[in-house]
Amino acid sequence: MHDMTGKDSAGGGLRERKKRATRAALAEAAVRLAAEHGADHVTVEAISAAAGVSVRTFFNYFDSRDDAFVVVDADVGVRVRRALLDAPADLTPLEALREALAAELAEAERQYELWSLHAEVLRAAPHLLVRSLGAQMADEAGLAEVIAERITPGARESGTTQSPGGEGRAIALYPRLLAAVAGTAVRVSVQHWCDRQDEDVPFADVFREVFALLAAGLPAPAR
Amino acid sequence: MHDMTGKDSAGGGLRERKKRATRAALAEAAVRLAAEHGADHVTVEAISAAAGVSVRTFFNYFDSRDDAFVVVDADVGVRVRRALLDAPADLTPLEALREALAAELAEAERQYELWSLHAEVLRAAPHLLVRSLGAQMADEAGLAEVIAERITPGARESGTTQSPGGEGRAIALYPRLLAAVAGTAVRVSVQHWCDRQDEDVPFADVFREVFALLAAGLPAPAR
DNA sequence: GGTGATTTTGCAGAGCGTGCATTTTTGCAT
DNA sequence: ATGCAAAAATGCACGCTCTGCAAAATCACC
Repeated sequence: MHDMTGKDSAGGGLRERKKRATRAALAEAAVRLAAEHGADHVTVEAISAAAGVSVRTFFNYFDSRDDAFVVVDADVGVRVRRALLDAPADLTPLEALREALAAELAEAERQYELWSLHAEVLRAAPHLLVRSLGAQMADEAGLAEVIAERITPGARESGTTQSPGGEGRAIALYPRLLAAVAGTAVRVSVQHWCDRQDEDVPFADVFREVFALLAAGLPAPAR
Repeated sequence: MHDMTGKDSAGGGLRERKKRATRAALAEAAVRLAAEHGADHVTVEAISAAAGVSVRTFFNYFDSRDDAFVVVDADVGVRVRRALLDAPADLTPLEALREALAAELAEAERQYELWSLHAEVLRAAPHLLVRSLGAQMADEAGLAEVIAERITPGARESGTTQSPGGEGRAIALYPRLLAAVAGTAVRVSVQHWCDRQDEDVPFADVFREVFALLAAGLPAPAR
Protein backbone atom coordinates (compact mmCIF):
# COMPACT_ATOMS: atom_id res chain seq x y z
CA MET A 1 0.00 0.00 0.00
CA HIS A 2 2.90 2.31 0.62
CA ASP A 3 5.17 3.72 -2.02
CA MET A 4 8.69 2.53 -1.42
CA THR A 5 10.18 5.49 -3.22
CA GLY A 6 8.99 8.23 -0.90
CA LYS A 7 11.01 10.08 1.66
CA ASP A 8 10.14 7.50 4.26
CA SER A 9 12.63 5.31 6.05
CA ALA A 10 12.93 2.80 3.21
CA GLY A 11 14.65 5.04 0.66
CA GLY A 12 15.29 3.89 -2.87
CA GLY A 13 18.80 4.57 -4.13
CA LEU A 14 21.99 3.68 -2.38
CA ARG A 15 22.81 7.36 -2.46
CA GLU A 16 19.79 8.41 -0.45
CA ARG A 17 20.28 5.60 2.00
CA LYS A 18 23.90 6.52 2.59
CA LYS A 19 23.06 10.17 3.09
CA ARG A 20 20.42 9.22 5.58
CA ALA A 21 22.88 6.96 7.39
CA THR A 22 25.54 9.66 7.53
CA ARG A 23 23.07 12.17 8.89
CA ALA A 24 21.85 9.74 11.51
CA ALA A 25 25.41 8.83 12.46
CA LEU A 26 26.33 12.48 12.94
CA ALA A 27 23.23 13.20 15.02
CA GLU A 28 23.73 10.13 17.18
CA ALA A 29 27.41 10.83 17.70
CA ALA A 30 26.57 14.38 18.69
CA VAL A 31 24.00 13.30 21.26
CA ARG A 32 26.18 10.57 22.76
CA LEU A 33 29.19 12.83 23.05
CA ALA A 34 27.09 15.59 24.55
CA ALA A 35 25.56 13.24 27.09
CA GLU A 36 29.03 12.26 28.22
CA HIS A 37 31.06 15.46 28.12
CA GLY A 38 28.41 18.18 28.18
CA ALA A 39 26.97 19.77 25.09
CA ASP A 40 29.24 22.78 24.84
CA HIS A 41 32.42 20.79 25.32
CA VAL A 42 31.76 18.84 22.15
CA THR A 43 33.43 20.25 19.07
CA VAL A 44 32.36 19.69 15.50
CA GLU A 45 35.68 17.98 14.97
CA ALA A 46 34.90 15.39 17.63
CA ILE A 47 31.44 14.73 16.21
CA SER A 48 32.77 14.37 12.71
CA ALA A 49 35.54 12.04 13.83
CA ALA A 50 33.08 9.86 15.74
CA ALA A 51 30.89 9.62 12.66
CA GLY A 52 33.85 8.95 10.40
CA VAL A 53 33.54 11.98 8.14
CA SER A 54 35.40 15.25 7.73
CA VAL A 55 34.53 18.47 9.48
CA ARG A 56 33.50 20.03 6.21
CA THR A 57 31.05 17.24 5.56
CA PHE A 58 29.39 17.91 8.87
CA PHE A 59 28.45 21.34 7.64
CA ASN A 60 27.04 19.81 4.49
CA TYR A 61 24.43 18.13 6.66
CA PHE A 62 23.80 20.67 9.40
CA ASP A 63 23.66 24.43 9.16
CA SER A 64 25.18 24.84 12.58
CA ARG A 65 26.80 22.79 15.28
CA ASP A 66 23.75 23.05 17.52
CA ASP A 67 21.47 21.62 14.86
CA ALA A 68 23.12 18.26 15.34
CA PHE A 69 21.78 18.15 18.89
CA VAL A 70 18.37 19.45 18.01
CA VAL A 71 17.16 17.76 14.85
CA VAL A 72 15.67 14.38 15.62
CA ASP A 73 13.75 13.28 12.58
CA ALA A 74 13.33 15.51 9.58
CA ASP A 75 10.14 14.06 8.17
CA VAL A 76 8.10 13.54 11.29
CA GLY A 77 6.06 16.54 10.22
CA VAL A 78 5.18 14.86 6.95
CA ARG A 79 3.83 11.81 8.73
CA VAL A 80 1.72 13.86 11.13
CA ARG A 81 0.21 15.86 8.29
CA ARG A 82 -0.64 12.72 6.35
CA ALA A 83 -2.17 11.10 9.43
CA LEU A 84 -4.25 14.20 9.97
CA LEU A 85 -5.62 14.12 6.44
CA ASP A 86 -6.40 10.41 6.71
CA ALA A 87 -8.18 10.72 10.06
CA PRO A 88 -11.89 9.85 10.30
CA ALA A 89 -14.11 12.76 9.36
CA ASP A 90 -16.23 12.60 12.49
CA LEU A 91 -13.40 13.67 14.79
CA THR A 92 -13.10 17.28 15.86
CA PRO A 93 -9.89 18.99 14.72
CA LEU A 94 -8.48 18.77 18.22
CA GLU A 95 -9.29 15.08 18.48
CA ALA A 96 -7.83 14.29 15.08
CA LEU A 97 -4.65 16.13 15.98
CA ARG A 98 -4.44 14.34 19.29
CA GLU A 99 -4.63 10.96 17.62
CA ALA A 100 -2.12 11.83 14.94
CA LEU A 101 0.40 13.06 17.47
CA ALA A 102 -0.20 10.18 19.87
CA ALA A 103 0.60 7.70 17.10
CA GLU A 104 3.79 9.52 16.23
CA LEU A 105 4.90 9.78 19.85
CA ALA A 106 4.26 6.08 20.44
CA GLU A 107 6.55 5.46 17.50
CA ALA A 108 9.22 7.73 18.98
CA GLU A 109 8.98 6.02 22.36
CA ARG A 110 10.31 2.89 20.68
CA GLN A 111 13.83 4.31 20.38
CA TYR A 112 13.74 5.09 24.06
CA GLU A 113 17.47 5.03 24.77
CA LEU A 114 18.50 7.68 22.27
CA TRP A 115 15.44 9.76 23.02
CA SER A 116 16.26 9.71 26.71
CA LEU A 117 19.83 10.78 26.08
CA HIS A 118 18.46 13.58 23.98
CA ALA A 119 16.24 14.79 26.79
CA GLU A 120 19.16 14.66 29.19
CA VAL A 121 21.31 16.77 26.92
CA LEU A 122 18.62 19.37 26.43
CA ARG A 123 17.93 19.53 30.14
CA ALA A 124 21.55 20.36 30.86
CA ALA A 125 21.74 22.99 28.12
CA PRO A 126 18.85 25.46 28.18
CA HIS A 127 20.40 27.13 25.19
CA LEU A 128 19.73 24.04 23.11
CA LEU A 129 16.29 23.46 24.57
CA VAL A 130 15.30 26.78 23.11
CA ARG A 131 16.52 25.76 19.70
CA SER A 132 14.69 22.49 19.99
CA LEU A 133 11.43 24.26 20.59
CA GLY A 134 12.08 26.41 17.59
CA ALA A 135 12.64 23.36 15.44
CA GLN A 136 9.40 21.90 16.67
CA MET A 137 7.72 25.08 15.58
CA ALA A 138 9.21 25.03 12.11
CA ASP A 139 6.55 22.66 10.87
CA GLU A 140 3.83 24.68 12.51
CA ALA A 141 2.94 26.66 9.40
CA GLY A 142 2.59 23.51 7.32
CA LEU A 143 0.50 21.90 10.00
CA ALA A 144 -1.79 24.92 10.13
CA GLU A 145 -2.36 24.62 6.38
CA VAL A 146 -3.39 21.00 6.68
CA ILE A 147 -5.75 21.84 9.53
CA ALA A 148 -7.31 24.56 7.44
CA GLU A 149 -7.66 22.11 4.57
CA ARG A 150 -9.34 19.62 6.84
CA ILE A 151 -11.82 22.17 8.13
CA THR A 152 -12.81 23.63 4.78
CA PRO A 153 -11.72 21.13 2.09
CA GLY A 154 -10.78 22.65 -1.23
CA ALA A 155 -11.36 26.20 -0.09
CA ARG A 156 -7.72 27.17 -0.19
CA GLU A 157 -7.39 30.88 0.32
CA SER A 158 -4.95 32.65 -1.96
CA GLY A 159 -3.09 35.62 -0.53
CA THR A 160 -4.94 38.73 0.49
CA THR A 161 -7.76 38.51 -2.05
CA GLN A 162 -10.55 37.13 0.02
CA SER A 163 -14.17 37.43 0.94
CA PRO A 164 -14.63 40.47 3.17
CA GLY A 165 -16.74 38.62 5.73
CA GLY A 166 -15.40 38.04 9.21
CA GLU A 167 -15.50 34.31 8.57
CA GLY A 168 -12.28 34.32 6.53
CA ARG A 169 -10.35 35.80 9.39
CA ALA A 170 -11.79 33.35 11.86
CA ILE A 171 -10.86 30.25 9.90
CA ALA A 172 -7.40 31.65 9.27
CA LEU A 173 -6.73 32.34 12.92
CA TYR A 174 -8.08 29.06 14.19
CA PRO A 175 -5.78 26.66 12.32
CA ARG A 176 -2.71 28.60 13.32
CA LEU A 177 -3.74 28.62 16.93
CA LEU A 178 -4.58 24.95 16.91
CA ALA A 179 -1.29 23.99 15.30
CA ALA A 180 0.67 26.11 17.75
CA VAL A 181 -1.21 24.87 20.79
CA ALA A 182 -0.73 21.28 19.68
CA GLY A 183 3.02 21.78 19.52
CA THR A 184 2.92 23.32 22.96
CA ALA A 185 0.88 20.41 24.25
CA VAL A 186 3.50 17.95 23.06
CA ARG A 187 6.28 19.93 24.66
CA VAL A 188 4.55 20.32 28.01
CA SER A 189 3.62 16.65 28.06
CA VAL A 190 7.22 15.63 27.47
CA GLN A 191 8.58 18.03 30.07
CA HIS A 192 6.08 16.98 32.69
CA TRP A 193 6.63 13.32 31.96
CA CYS A 194 10.40 13.71 32.19
CA ASP A 195 10.14 15.49 35.53
CA ARG A 196 8.12 12.65 36.99
CA GLN A 197 10.10 9.80 35.59
CA ASP A 198 10.35 8.15 39.03
CA GLU A 199 6.62 7.66 39.27
CA ASP A 200 6.08 5.55 36.20
CA VAL A 201 3.01 7.07 34.67
CA PRO A 202 2.70 6.12 31.01
CA PHE A 203 3.46 8.99 28.69
CA ALA A 204 0.18 8.45 26.88
CA ASP A 205 -1.71 9.23 30.08
CA VAL A 206 -0.04 12.59 30.51
CA PHE A 207 -0.56 13.37 26.87
CA ARG A 208 -4.28 12.61 26.97
CA GLU A 209 -4.76 14.57 30.17
CA VAL A 210 -3.21 17.61 28.52
CA PHE A 211 -5.59 17.36 25.60
CA ALA A 212 -8.50 16.85 27.95
CA LEU A 213 -7.60 20.10 29.71
CA LEU A 214 -7.37 21.89 26.40
CA ALA A 215 -10.72 20.54 25.19
CA ALA A 216 -12.32 21.68 28.44
CA GLY A 217 -11.07 25.22 27.90
CA LEU A 218 -8.36 25.14 30.58
CA PRO A 219 -10.76 25.47 33.52
CA ALA A 220 -9.51 26.21 37.00
CA PRO A 221 -8.78 22.86 38.65
CA ALA A 222 -10.91 21.74 41.55
CA ARG A 223 -9.62 22.85 44.93
CA MET B 1 20.92 52.51 53.12
CA HIS B 2 17.68 51.76 51.39
CA ASP B 3 18.36 50.36 48.02
CA MET B 4 16.31 52.39 45.63
CA THR B 5 18.14 50.53 42.95
CA GLY B 6 15.62 47.87 42.16
CA LYS B 7 15.49 46.37 38.73
CA ASP B 8 12.68 48.70 37.72
CA SER B 9 12.92 51.34 35.08
CA ALA B 10 13.77 54.20 37.45
CA GLY B 11 17.21 53.10 38.60
CA GLY B 12 19.06 55.09 41.23
CA GLY B 13 22.79 55.31 40.69
CA LEU B 14 24.53 56.74 37.71
CA ARG B 15 26.14 53.37 37.21
CA GLU B 16 22.92 51.46 36.79
CA ARG B 17 21.47 54.12 34.55
CA LYS B 18 24.50 54.04 32.32
CA LYS B 19 24.44 50.27 32.06
CA ARG B 20 20.81 50.39 31.11
CA ALA B 21 21.51 53.05 28.51
CA THR B 22 24.39 51.09 27.02
CA ARG B 23 22.30 47.97 26.78
CA ALA B 24 19.45 49.82 25.14
CA ALA B 25 21.81 51.57 22.75
CA LEU B 26 23.31 48.26 21.68
CA ALA B 27 19.94 46.64 21.18
CA GLU B 28 18.57 49.58 19.24
CA ALA B 29 21.66 49.85 17.07
CA ALA B 30 21.43 46.16 16.32
CA VAL B 31 17.80 46.37 15.26
CA ARG B 32 18.26 49.47 13.13
CA LEU B 33 21.31 48.11 11.36
CA ALA B 34 19.56 44.79 10.78
CA ALA B 35 16.49 46.51 9.36
CA GLU B 36 18.69 48.29 6.86
CA HIS B 37 21.31 45.75 5.82
CA GLY B 38 19.74 42.43 6.77
CA ALA B 39 20.31 40.69 10.05
CA ASP B 40 23.17 38.40 9.08
CA HIS B 41 25.16 41.12 7.36
CA VAL B 42 25.53 43.01 10.61
CA THR B 43 28.69 42.24 12.54
CA VAL B 44 29.22 42.72 16.23
CA GLU B 45 31.87 45.25 15.33
CA ALA B 46 29.31 47.39 13.48
CA ILE B 47 26.82 47.21 16.32
CA SER B 48 29.43 48.12 18.89
CA ALA B 49 30.69 51.01 16.79
CA ALA B 50 27.16 52.38 16.35
CA ALA B 51 26.62 52.20 20.09
CA GLY B 52 30.01 53.75 20.84
CA VAL B 53 31.54 50.89 22.79
CA SER B 54 34.15 48.25 22.13
CA VAL B 55 33.47 44.82 20.73
CA ARG B 56 34.42 43.23 24.00
CA THR B 57 31.87 45.31 25.86
CA PHE B 58 29.15 44.04 23.57
CA PHE B 59 29.79 40.55 24.87
CA ASN B 60 29.60 41.83 28.41
CA TYR B 61 25.95 42.66 27.73
CA PHE B 62 24.84 39.88 25.39
CA ASP B 63 25.82 36.24 25.42
CA SER B 64 25.69 36.03 21.67
CA ARG B 65 25.36 38.30 18.68
CA ASP B 66 21.82 37.12 18.02
CA ASP B 67 20.67 38.05 21.50
CA ALA B 68 20.99 41.69 20.58
CA PHE B 69 18.23 41.26 18.03
CA VAL B 70 16.06 39.13 20.24
CA VAL B 71 15.98 40.56 23.73
CA VAL B 72 13.46 43.35 24.01
CA ASP B 73 12.87 43.97 27.66
CA ALA B 74 14.48 41.89 30.33
CA ASP B 75 11.99 42.36 33.13
CA VAL B 76 8.71 42.08 31.31
CA GLY B 77 8.29 38.69 32.97
CA VAL B 78 8.53 40.27 36.40
CA ARG B 79 5.72 42.69 35.62
CA VAL B 80 3.45 39.96 34.27
CA ARG B 81 3.98 37.83 37.34
CA ARG B 82 3.24 40.72 39.65
CA ALA B 83 0.11 41.64 37.71
CA LEU B 84 -1.03 38.06 37.94
CA LEU B 85 -0.64 37.99 41.71
CA ASP B 86 -2.46 41.32 42.08
CA ALA B 87 -5.38 40.29 39.86
CA PRO B 88 -8.90 40.11 41.36
CA ALA B 89 -9.56 36.76 42.99
CA ASP B 90 -12.81 36.13 41.14
CA LEU B 91 -11.12 35.72 37.77
CA THR B 92 -10.34 32.27 36.43
CA PRO B 93 -6.63 31.59 35.90
CA LEU B 94 -7.06 31.96 32.16
CA GLU B 95 -8.88 35.28 32.53
CA ALA B 96 -6.33 36.64 34.97
CA LEU B 97 -3.53 35.71 32.63
CA ARG B 98 -5.33 37.27 29.68
CA GLU B 99 -5.68 40.58 31.49
CA ALA B 100 -2.10 40.61 32.71
CA LEU B 101 -0.75 39.95 29.24
CA ALA B 102 -3.12 42.38 27.57
CA ALA B 103 -1.92 45.18 29.83
CA GLU B 104 1.70 44.37 29.08
CA LEU B 105 1.12 44.21 25.34
CA ALA B 106 -0.73 47.51 25.35
CA GLU B 107 2.33 48.96 27.03
CA ALA B 108 4.59 47.49 24.37
CA GLU B 109 2.42 48.84 21.57
CA ARG B 110 3.33 52.32 22.75
CA GLN B 111 6.88 52.09 21.40
CA TYR B 112 5.45 51.17 18.06
CA GLU B 113 8.30 52.29 15.81
CA LEU B 114 11.04 50.18 17.32
CA TRP B 115 8.69 47.27 17.83
CA SER B 116 7.71 47.39 14.18
CA LEU B 117 11.32 47.40 13.05
CA HIS B 118 11.87 44.46 15.31
CA ALA B 119 9.05 42.52 13.69
CA GLU B 120 10.43 43.35 10.26
CA VAL B 121 13.86 42.04 11.15
CA LEU B 122 12.48 38.83 12.59
CA ARG B 123 10.24 38.30 9.58
CA ALA B 124 13.25 38.42 7.27
CA ALA B 125 15.32 36.09 9.44
CA PRO B 126 13.45 32.96 10.51
CA HIS B 127 16.55 31.90 12.36
CA LEU B 128 16.11 34.82 14.73
CA LEU B 129 12.37 34.43 15.02
CA VAL B 130 13.03 31.02 16.50
CA ARG B 131 15.35 32.50 19.09
CA SER B 132 12.85 35.18 19.91
CA LEU B 133 10.17 32.65 20.64
CA GLY B 134 12.56 30.76 22.82
CA ALA B 135 13.37 33.89 24.77
CA GLN B 136 9.69 34.56 25.24
CA MET B 137 9.38 31.11 26.68
CA ALA B 138 12.31 31.43 29.03
CA ASP B 139 10.08 32.88 31.73
CA GLU B 140 7.60 30.09 31.36
CA ALA B 141 8.79 28.15 34.40
CA GLY B 142 8.54 31.21 36.60
CA LEU B 143 5.12 32.00 35.26
CA ALA B 144 3.95 28.47 35.97
CA GLU B 145 5.06 28.84 39.58
CA VAL B 146 3.05 32.01 40.02
CA ILE B 147 -0.01 30.36 38.48
CA ALA B 148 0.36 27.46 40.88
CA GLU B 149 0.67 29.92 43.75
CA ARG B 150 -2.49 31.69 42.63
CA ILE B 151 -4.47 28.47 42.42
CA THR B 152 -3.39 27.02 45.77
CA PRO B 153 -1.96 29.89 47.83
CA GLY B 154 0.74 28.92 50.27
CA ALA B 155 0.72 25.28 49.29
CA ARG B 156 4.14 25.33 47.69
CA GLU B 157 5.15 21.81 46.83
CA SER B 158 8.71 20.87 47.58
CA GLY B 159 10.33 18.34 45.32
CA THR B 160 9.04 14.81 45.10
CA THR B 161 7.80 14.52 48.68
CA GLN B 162 4.11 14.97 48.27
CA SER B 163 0.67 13.70 49.10
CA PRO B 164 0.10 10.51 47.16
CA GLY B 165 -3.28 11.64 45.84
CA GLY B 166 -3.72 12.35 42.14
CA GLU B 167 -4.45 15.96 43.01
CA GLY B 168 -0.77 16.87 43.29
CA ARG B 169 -0.06 15.76 39.78
CA ALA B 170 -3.05 17.62 38.42
CA ILE B 171 -2.15 20.97 39.90
CA ALA B 172 1.44 20.52 38.80
CA LEU B 173 0.53 19.78 35.21
CA TYR B 174 -2.10 22.48 34.91
CA PRO B 175 0.04 25.55 35.70
CA ARG B 176 2.73 24.46 33.30
CA LEU B 177 0.25 23.91 30.55
CA LEU B 178 -1.47 27.21 31.19
CA ALA B 179 1.80 29.14 31.21
CA ALA B 180 2.94 27.47 28.01
CA VAL B 181 -0.36 27.95 26.22
CA ALA B 182 -0.45 31.59 27.24
CA GLY B 183 2.95 32.16 25.67
CA THR B 184 1.78 30.42 22.54
CA ALA B 185 -1.35 32.57 22.50
CA VAL B 186 0.73 35.73 22.56
CA ARG B 187 2.93 34.48 19.76
CA VAL B 188 0.06 33.41 17.51
CA SER B 189 -1.74 36.67 18.12
CA VAL B 190 1.30 38.68 17.10
CA GLN B 191 1.96 36.56 14.03
CA HIS B 192 -1.62 36.74 12.87
CA TRP B 193 -1.83 40.44 13.50
CA CYS B 194 1.40 41.07 11.61
CA ASP B 195 0.18 39.07 8.62
CA ARG B 196 -2.99 41.14 8.40
CA GLN B 197 -1.46 44.50 8.97
CA ASP B 198 -3.20 45.94 5.90
CA GLU B 199 -6.63 45.38 7.36
CA ASP B 200 -6.33 47.44 10.49
CA VAL B 201 -7.84 45.25 13.12
CA PRO B 202 -6.75 46.31 16.59
CA PHE B 203 -4.26 43.95 18.13
CA ALA B 204 -6.39 43.68 21.24
CA ASP B 205 -9.23 42.20 19.18
CA VAL B 206 -7.06 39.41 17.83
CA PHE B 207 -5.68 38.76 21.27
CA ARG B 208 -9.08 38.45 22.89
CA GLU B 209 -10.39 36.23 20.12
CA VAL B 210 -7.50 33.86 20.70
CA PHE B 211 -8.28 33.63 24.39
CA ALA B 212 -11.96 33.17 23.63
CA LEU B 213 -11.10 30.19 21.44
CA LEU B 214 -8.93 28.74 24.17
CA ALA B 215 -11.59 29.21 26.84
CA ALA B 216 -14.10 27.48 24.59
CA GLY B 217 -11.84 24.44 24.27
CA LEU B 218 -10.75 25.07 20.68
CA PRO B 219 -14.02 23.88 19.11
CA ALA B 220 -14.33 23.27 15.41
CA PRO B 221 -15.34 26.58 13.81
CA ALA B 222 -18.78 26.86 12.25
CA ARG B 223 -18.88 25.88 8.59
C1' DG C 1 41.41 63.92 46.90
C1' DG C 2 41.90 58.98 48.21
C1' DT C 3 40.25 54.25 48.03
C1' DG C 4 37.90 50.17 46.73
C1' DA C 5 34.63 48.25 43.61
C1' DT C 6 32.88 48.02 39.11
C1' DT C 7 33.17 48.53 34.26
C1' DT C 8 35.50 49.00 29.95
C1' DT C 9 38.93 47.72 26.91
C1' DG C 10 42.63 45.38 24.18
C1' DC C 11 44.73 41.16 23.15
C1' DA C 12 45.38 36.41 22.26
C1' DG C 13 43.41 32.18 21.08
C1' DA C 14 40.03 28.48 20.17
C1' DG C 15 36.07 27.26 17.71
C1' DC C 16 32.36 28.12 14.23
C1' DG C 17 30.79 28.56 9.53
C1' DT C 18 31.40 29.44 4.30
C1' DG C 19 33.22 29.55 -0.47
C1' DC C 20 35.89 27.29 -3.77
C1' DA C 21 38.50 23.97 -6.21
C1' DT C 22 39.72 19.10 -6.14
C1' DT C 23 39.09 14.29 -5.46
C1' DT C 24 36.15 10.36 -4.63
C1' DT C 25 31.83 7.92 -5.00
C1' DT C 26 27.48 6.71 -7.22
C1' DG C 27 24.01 5.90 -10.95
C1' DC C 28 23.40 4.74 -15.54
C1' DA C 29 24.08 3.73 -20.32
C1' DT C 30 26.90 1.52 -23.37
C1' DA D 1 33.11 -4.28 -17.52
C1' DT D 2 33.92 0.49 -18.74
C1' DG D 3 33.29 5.22 -19.43
C1' DC D 4 30.72 9.29 -18.25
C1' DA D 5 28.09 12.78 -15.80
C1' DA D 6 25.99 14.03 -11.48
C1' DA D 7 26.41 14.15 -6.63
C1' DA D 8 28.95 13.99 -2.48
C1' DA D 9 33.21 14.35 0.39
C1' DT D 10 37.31 16.64 1.32
C1' DG D 11 41.08 20.10 2.18
C1' DC D 12 42.19 24.76 2.58
C1' DA D 13 41.79 29.60 3.39
C1' DC D 14 39.46 33.20 5.49
C1' DG D 15 36.34 36.04 8.38
C1' DC D 16 33.42 36.14 12.38
C1' DT D 17 31.98 34.74 17.02
C1' DC D 18 32.95 34.21 21.74
C1' DT D 19 35.93 33.59 26.05
C1' DG D 20 39.76 34.42 29.59
C1' DC D 21 42.88 37.48 31.39
C1' DA D 22 45.08 41.55 32.87
C1' DA D 23 45.52 46.54 32.54
C1' DA D 24 43.27 51.03 32.35
C1' DA D 25 39.30 53.98 33.11
C1' DT D 26 35.23 55.14 35.71
C1' DC D 27 32.21 55.45 39.63
C1' DA D 28 30.61 55.59 44.62
C1' DC D 29 31.71 56.82 49.04
C1' DC D 30 34.40 58.84 52.70
